[in-house]
Amino acid sequence: MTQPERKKRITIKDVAHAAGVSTQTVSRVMNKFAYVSDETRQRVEVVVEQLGYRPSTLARSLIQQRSFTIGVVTFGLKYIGPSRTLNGIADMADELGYMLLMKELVDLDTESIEEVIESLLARQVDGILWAVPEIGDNRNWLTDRLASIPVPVLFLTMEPRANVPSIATDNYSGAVMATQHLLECGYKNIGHISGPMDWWEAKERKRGWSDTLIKAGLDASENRCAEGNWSSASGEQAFLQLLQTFPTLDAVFVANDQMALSVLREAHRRKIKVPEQLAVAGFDGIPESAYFYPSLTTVFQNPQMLGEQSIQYIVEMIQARQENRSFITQSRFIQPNLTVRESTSLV
Amino acid sequence: MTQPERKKRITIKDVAHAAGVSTQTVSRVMNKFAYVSDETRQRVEVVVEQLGYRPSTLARSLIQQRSFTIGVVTFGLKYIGPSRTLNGIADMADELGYMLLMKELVDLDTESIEEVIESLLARQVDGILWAVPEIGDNRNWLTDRLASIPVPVLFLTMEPRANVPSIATDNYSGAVMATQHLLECGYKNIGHISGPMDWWEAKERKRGWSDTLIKAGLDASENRCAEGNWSSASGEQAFLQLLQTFPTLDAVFVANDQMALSVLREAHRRKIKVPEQLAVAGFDGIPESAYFYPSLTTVFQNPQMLGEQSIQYIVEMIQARQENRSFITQSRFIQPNLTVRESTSLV
DNA sequence: TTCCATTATGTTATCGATAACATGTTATCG
DNA sequence: CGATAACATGTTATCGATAACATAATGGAA
Repeated sequence: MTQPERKKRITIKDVAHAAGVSTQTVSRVMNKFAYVSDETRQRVEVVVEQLGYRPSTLARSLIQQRSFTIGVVTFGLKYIGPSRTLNGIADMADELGYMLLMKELVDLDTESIEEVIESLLARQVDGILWAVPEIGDNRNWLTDRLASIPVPVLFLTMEPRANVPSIATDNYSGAVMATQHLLECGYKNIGHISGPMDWWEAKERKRGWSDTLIKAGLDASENRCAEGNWSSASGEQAFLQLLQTFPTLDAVFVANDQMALSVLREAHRRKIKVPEQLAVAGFDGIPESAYFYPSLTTVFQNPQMLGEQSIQYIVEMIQARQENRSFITQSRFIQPNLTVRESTSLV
Repeated sequence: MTQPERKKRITIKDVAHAAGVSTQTVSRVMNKFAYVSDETRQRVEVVVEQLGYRPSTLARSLIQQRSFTIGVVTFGLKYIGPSRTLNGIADMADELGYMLLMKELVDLDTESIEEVIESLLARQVDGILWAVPEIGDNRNWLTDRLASIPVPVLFLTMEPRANVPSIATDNYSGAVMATQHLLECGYKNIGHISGPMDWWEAKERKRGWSDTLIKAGLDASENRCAEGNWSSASGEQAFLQLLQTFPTLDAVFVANDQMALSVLREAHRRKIKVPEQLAVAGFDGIPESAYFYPSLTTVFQNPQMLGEQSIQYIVEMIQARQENRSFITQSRFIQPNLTVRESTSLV
């Protein structure tokens, strides 16, 4: 049983009193300000140590109008990609001396978005990382609202827009790599299983596939593509559909590894040999993909790095604003790379 | 290019001035205090709306000594389990009106732990959720330090200790279920691939396996177990080792699904039929496990729910302390359940 | 009619720190 | 040796809100 005993917080006044100096002097010692005599400094430091004094970041944030806190708005944390990005975000934030105030979006409607933004601003965050995938028109609010947010906002995984800072994996170029690779392996009838088509990332991956085929003089018509929703279950459905609409299929570029997993399984069941009769390439490069049977060729993206770079980027923005410098708004891209494994090449 | 234009924050003073009342009255309106005349209330509300005033949670936290913020300390976010737990944490926190201040532990040494705790306390969190798996002696600090932390601390995934609130999945009983199931299917030579043995969860799962076998009068000696580190790669290694030390193996309980994945693959390669010649059961119940080939029997734990309940628990603790009630410290457990699929039963 | 509870609002203190300014003491230099 | 810069420290104002207390008007109950 825990007794509800309460110790009062040790404040700067307690220290000042115990050391026989003013609070300002204690503050100077804590912030390593130069003009403090060695003698005083030591005396104060001893008291700080004895009392176990730790300054209240909260109070400091209030007076300095700066919290060294970044608001992170996430969506779909239950998926592994976003959560690994968050990992990168957390690590880099730590390294640069920032804390993270987290909000997971439950709905994507404008009201909840407004509420989330307000609650972050009310807590004086120095910047906001919008780590929510772009789906449908869920970026419309941005046009009206962005200018009136008094701190920098950085968008992850968004279609580049003028005057809006963003950072994303280059999904298009990843898809091109994968499709190109299938072509180089000699496959000609290359289908695609896409993600949900209202997701920007899904569109980009599909565009990479179709552009590459068209450029090679091949067909990329709609019957050669089926839509999933990222889940393995939907991947299975989409694959079955594709086998119907595109029977001569000899290779398939699947928009994520989870869906590719069920393509591999269904191929097994139907005794379709991978890669001899059907090559399969995925996207994401989840660690398990190396242990699929057969191991999966996939476009490896580095969500961890995406997270790290996004913190670096927003901290640059915060510092620029702090120092009243102007700042060039960019859309940054991170290049993925292709990992070739058994599912597309005969070892 | 973004112009470094800065709008001044609208404060309670601005509202008070514009509405011709005192700040106290504005505060009363914002907090729905009763003794305000309808006329005044409306006047203030109009001004609030016009100016777009939002109270500073920061300032409020300072005076009220209460931030409605919970510190969450995580470790291993890059793994899917912890990140889904975080998802549950985030959702429930939102529902109960709390924000999350996040810190990912990089090292597990005492210094970094101390630093993390201090930085959370300096930001006036109302409670701390220690979502770090128990590994080796990384809970030793707790004995000395816990009592001196002025806010409630709840530990996730920890061996129950007297007077320390904790919440965890019941790994032991999950392991018992899986092993029991294998026994019921008629397998007699049941091996185990464990997680890293300094993890509490790994120990519990192994204990569930060995206890069940011993109770059934079967052998659970060391040569029937191999140790992995949760990764698919290590699972493969462990499986190869097990095939050597325990050649008569006809079933294996694997401590997580990722490792089970590579067991399935290696079995394919060696033309060992699953489940006819070798039954495989996993642990975790990741969504993909339903799409392994064959689909994997696994112990389903609900990390999302773990997260939700942990927030509920700590909020109870916070409220108890707030109201100066005493509170019964418990170790809570969440029961997992077995999902039977193809890898252990002939459909 | 007087008194006190209820309602309505304002004033001052406070949370824990730093900013801005003020003042006194030492060095330093021409 | 006096002016001036550098050092050392203290005092007061401030960040944006609420707590605690004070004051005044209203409206029944005694």
